[in-house]
Order: sequence, then C-alpha cells, then structure tokens
Amino acid sequence: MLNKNKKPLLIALQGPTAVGKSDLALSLAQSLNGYIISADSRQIYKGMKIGTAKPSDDELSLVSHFLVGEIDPRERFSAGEFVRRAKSIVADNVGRVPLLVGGTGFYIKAFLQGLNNIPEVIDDARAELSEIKNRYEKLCEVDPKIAAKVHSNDFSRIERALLVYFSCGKPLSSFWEEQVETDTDFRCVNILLERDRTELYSRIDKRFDTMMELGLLDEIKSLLERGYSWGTPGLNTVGYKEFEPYFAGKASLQVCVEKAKQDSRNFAKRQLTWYRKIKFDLTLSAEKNNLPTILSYIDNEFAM
RNA sequence: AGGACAGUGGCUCAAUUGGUAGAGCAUCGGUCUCCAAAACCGAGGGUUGCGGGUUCAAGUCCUGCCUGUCCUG
Repeated sequence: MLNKNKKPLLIALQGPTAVGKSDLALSLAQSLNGYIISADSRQIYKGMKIGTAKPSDDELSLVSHFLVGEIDPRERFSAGEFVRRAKSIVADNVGRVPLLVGGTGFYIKAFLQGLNNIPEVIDDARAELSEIKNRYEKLCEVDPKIAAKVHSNDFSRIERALLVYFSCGKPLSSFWEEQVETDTDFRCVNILLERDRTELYSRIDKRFDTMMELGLLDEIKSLLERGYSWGTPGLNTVGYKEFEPYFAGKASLQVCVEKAKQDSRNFAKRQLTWYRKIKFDLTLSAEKNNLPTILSYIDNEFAM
C-alpha cells in the first residue's frame, strides 16, 4: 500500500500578499502531517511581526513553522541562503510533508529549479567595485552577455554581475551556461492561490488598517530604538519604509499610511506578473474551500 | 449681493511674447539565476468647465454662463 518507490511529497503554496495563503497552509499541514517553511523574504527577520503579517503564536503552536523571525534585520538574506536552509530543514524532517508557503516567488523557484553554482562574493570585490566610475560600461567590457540582458539603469543587477566577476575573475554569464541541477527528490505540487484583483487590493488596504490597530507604529519605533536605521536590509520593506518621513517629522501619519497601502498594492501586482510565467499544478480561487480539492488532487495524482 | 482668484488626462501640477498640450503619481503590461516586500523597463489615457467672439492659429486674448475657493457686506 505504501509505495516505496514513490518520492516524498512536497507542496509549494504561492500567491500574492494578503490573498489568504496562511489559513490554507495551516489546514493543509494539519491534514497531511506537514510542516511549514516560510518562503517569505521579510518574515525571516526578527522583530517584524506585525508589518510582515507573521503567523500568530496560536498558529505557530498548531503547526511547526520554519524560517520565521530567524535573522537580524541588519543581515542580508538571499535566495541561495533560503534554498540552503530549506533543504537542510527538509532533510531533518523526513517522514513529514514540507509545505513551502510564501509570496517570494523567486525563493520557491530557486528551491524547485535550482540556482547555478556561483561563487560567493568576497569583500575585496566590493572594494574594487567602489572604484568603478561607470559600472555599466565596465560590465559591457567584462561580461557583454550579461550587459546585453541587463538595462543600463538596473544598478542592482549590474552590481551583482560585477561583484561576481571581481570575486572569481570569471564573468557571471559563464556560470549561467552550466546546466542547473533541478531537484527531483520530491513529488511536487505547486499551487497558486488567486483572487479577483479589485478584491485583493481592498483586502490589502483593510489588512493594513488592522496592522496599524495592532501597533505597527510601535513595532517600527521599537526597531528604531534598538538601533536599526532606515538603511538596514530589514527595514527596506513595504509597510515599514513608508514611515521614514513620518518619524522624521516630514509627513503626516495619514500620508504615510496611504503610501504604504499603495506600495503594498503595487507589490501584489508585481507578484502577479511573476506568477504568470510559473507553471502551477493547481490554480485555485481563494474564495473557495480548497482543502478537499488539494487532498483529492494528491490522492489521484500520487495514489497515496 | 459686490469684488478677487481659479477651473488642463483618475490625482497633483506644467506649458517663453497667442503657434493645435508635458511631467510626477495612479492604472495597465513586462523583466527577473543568490539584496526579490529588492532593482528595473514599457504602454494607454486629455476635442485644456460650457458656449460665443477676435485671429492664418487660443489652454493662452475678449465675452456670457456654470462650478469652486477666498475677501467685503
């Protein structure tokens, strides 16, 4: 009855911010003897509970969660680091079903499809980079293949490509040419949770009002008091960064709240664009009761 | 009631001496191989409150009306 040859199940549950992933993830995890790995680039930070809509203590005690509130807001996190940690968690929990749940599509894609093995960036490379005047020009010279793909204004990707080059002396594009190892250790069910756009936007606005009621402002204040400045990676987050003018006395609270809601909506839109290119096994409306649908899909596909 | 000022894309505003309208934001679409709630790119959208007049040509001048804000009574 148990298929020994069958690979273990893994579920990825994705969707835009505020669509309602957490509730579904919780009930899924309970039905499948599963646990949740948060694939969320902001919930990973400590001390940012309200603004990133982390699961409540009750929810955390119902189902075990990983990669929530683990790192200092001063530290940088990355897709590669996410994959490393997530894989190690999965390896430690054989026999239970991992649920990758979150809105950071890039992390889940990196986990499922793999990243090329690109060397770590070293400090010397950063020093070298700081002396480059025209970075895009330098990139054209050093790695024309990447330069052709990256817009000259996209300083973030230009910087990344140059840092890799300065770190190991080989162009980033040379690593891209190598075959990526795709993880085939699992039977994966990739699920997209969606919702009517207008309704999603209004949920985002309402949820932000709730966050304010829950004391988002105090949370930000306490981060600032602990010495985290607006420049730290953790604070470069929608729902937090918009309040910098307020704390500087340069804008009213109301203006900042509106801006935060606006940025959250724009963020959701970007997520939706990303998901259009991803292949999902199931695309479900968040307005329905999806638990039975998913369970029967798993039964049929994998005959568990 | 009288006077002053204003009325330009969803919003905020721009347009030298009159030469048939630009930007930011929003909206929509897109990019994405280690900062991704990041970083970046593109597109659509205005018969300039309404009518009349002057002019080769009016958002821009004249005039009537409508609407709003302010001042006086």
